[in-house]
Amino acid sequence: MAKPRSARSTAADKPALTRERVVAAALAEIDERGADAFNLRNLAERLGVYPTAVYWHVPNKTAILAEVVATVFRDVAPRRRGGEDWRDYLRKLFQRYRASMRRHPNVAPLVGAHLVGNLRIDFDFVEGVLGALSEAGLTGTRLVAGYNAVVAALIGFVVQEFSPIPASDAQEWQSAVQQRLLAVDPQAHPVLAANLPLLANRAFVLRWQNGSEAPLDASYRSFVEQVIAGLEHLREQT
Amino acid sequence: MAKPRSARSTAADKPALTRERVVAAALAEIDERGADAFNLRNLAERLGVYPTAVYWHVPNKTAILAEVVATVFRDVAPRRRGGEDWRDYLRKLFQRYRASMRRHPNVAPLVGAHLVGNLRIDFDFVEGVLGALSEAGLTGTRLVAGYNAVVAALIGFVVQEFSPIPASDAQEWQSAVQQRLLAVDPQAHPVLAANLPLLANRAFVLRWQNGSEAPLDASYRSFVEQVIAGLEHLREQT
DNA sequence: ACCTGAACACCGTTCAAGT
DNA sequence: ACCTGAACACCGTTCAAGT
Repeated sequence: MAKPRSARSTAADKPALTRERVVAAALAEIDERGADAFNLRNLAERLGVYPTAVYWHVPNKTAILAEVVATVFRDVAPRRRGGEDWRDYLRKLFQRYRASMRRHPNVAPLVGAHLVGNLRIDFDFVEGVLGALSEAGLTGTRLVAGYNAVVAALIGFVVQEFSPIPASDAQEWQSAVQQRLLAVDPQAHPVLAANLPLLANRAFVLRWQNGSEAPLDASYRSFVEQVIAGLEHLREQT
Repeated sequence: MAKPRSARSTAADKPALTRERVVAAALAEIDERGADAFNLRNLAERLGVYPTAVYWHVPNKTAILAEVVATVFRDVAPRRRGGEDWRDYLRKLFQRYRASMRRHPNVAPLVGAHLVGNLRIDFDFVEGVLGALSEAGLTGTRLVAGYNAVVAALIGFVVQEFSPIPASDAQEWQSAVQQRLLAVDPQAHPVLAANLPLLANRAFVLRWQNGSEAPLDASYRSFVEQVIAGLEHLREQT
């Protein structure tokens, strides 16, 4: 019987350890335990292997995390379809980005924390955004400004929305936030006080659950339209 | 001679350890070494004290980091001045937020990473934003949507801009990014290729320095105006 | 009340040894 | 080439002891 070249594994064995399996297992660990609790010993246990075996396939922990983020956002950028309106393209991109994050909310803090690993020089992503903005008529420094605004907006909202609550004293913290909200002084903070029921758990800083439990769907839809309106403004500038 | 109540310290002593001194020293450590490298032993050394002494004043490391972030953004929210246009208020807020982050760029990953600690239920901040949007004519769900958009935009851009490059292989990574940019295929990524000089090191994902070394001033100014235009759009909706 | 000092559990990583 | 196994340095935190 011919064996696959690089596999010593028999049918009964687990598949050989590969970089891809390491990253997949790391993502599973993070999904289950959160990014803070992620460590190499648990990862190795999941893979049925000694902790140090991982180092044959990957240089260090940071590299694993970078790969995990890259995996989650692989193929977020839709193909540019000929004749598609740039607004529709951006709407699609924003929805897909959020959908990806939603599937793996525990990855959010990793995205927020570092410059790299965010969208690791994914030229297809970059070209997708630039192509849309270019079709919108932006050139030169306005193209750059539009691009930076789109990336900041794309990442900023969703990272905030899905970043996890502090796992330790979750219970305690939830009621602490609620307590504070009920104690708002209408004299000092009138608009807040007047809109409390609308804002409670539906607005940044004023919520006690993250996007997995209390998604900000309506706000996000509005946000995307605001971003587009902002770009329209940019392109109508003299 | 009457001594201050809680101080056993004589003139020659260091001032007694307090929660405030712990937090101030922690911020100094983070400014110098970065958030990743921050640890309690270095912190204690800076304070001239045993590592475990810190635990008398603060429950754990996470609490210290939360206080550090709160300190950096203390008083970001300007006072609402009577008769001030809501647009000017928001412009001021955005500028002040970025200025605060710029003074302590190493704090950026801490802000990005967690839901809490961001703006720890600072009602003055919340009321400032809500007041401005309310003056812009937003009410109900549109007020909520506008508020969430402002917070996401405010934090999103600046965290991205100032989040640090991976400290380990900085040198190597810089030239790796530059290499990749020079190898852009104009066939596959035409808009990127055509605008490379404008984008290189001046746009997210396409830069090799962070905001401390290569600030995105022009893009940020444009971004703020785009956010305001987005809010105008929101308020003119039916 | 506040700090010292020892100690513990945990974790990322290195390296020699096996097959 | 790929994994085992021992080992090390580092770090957050607990707790008993001092003053």
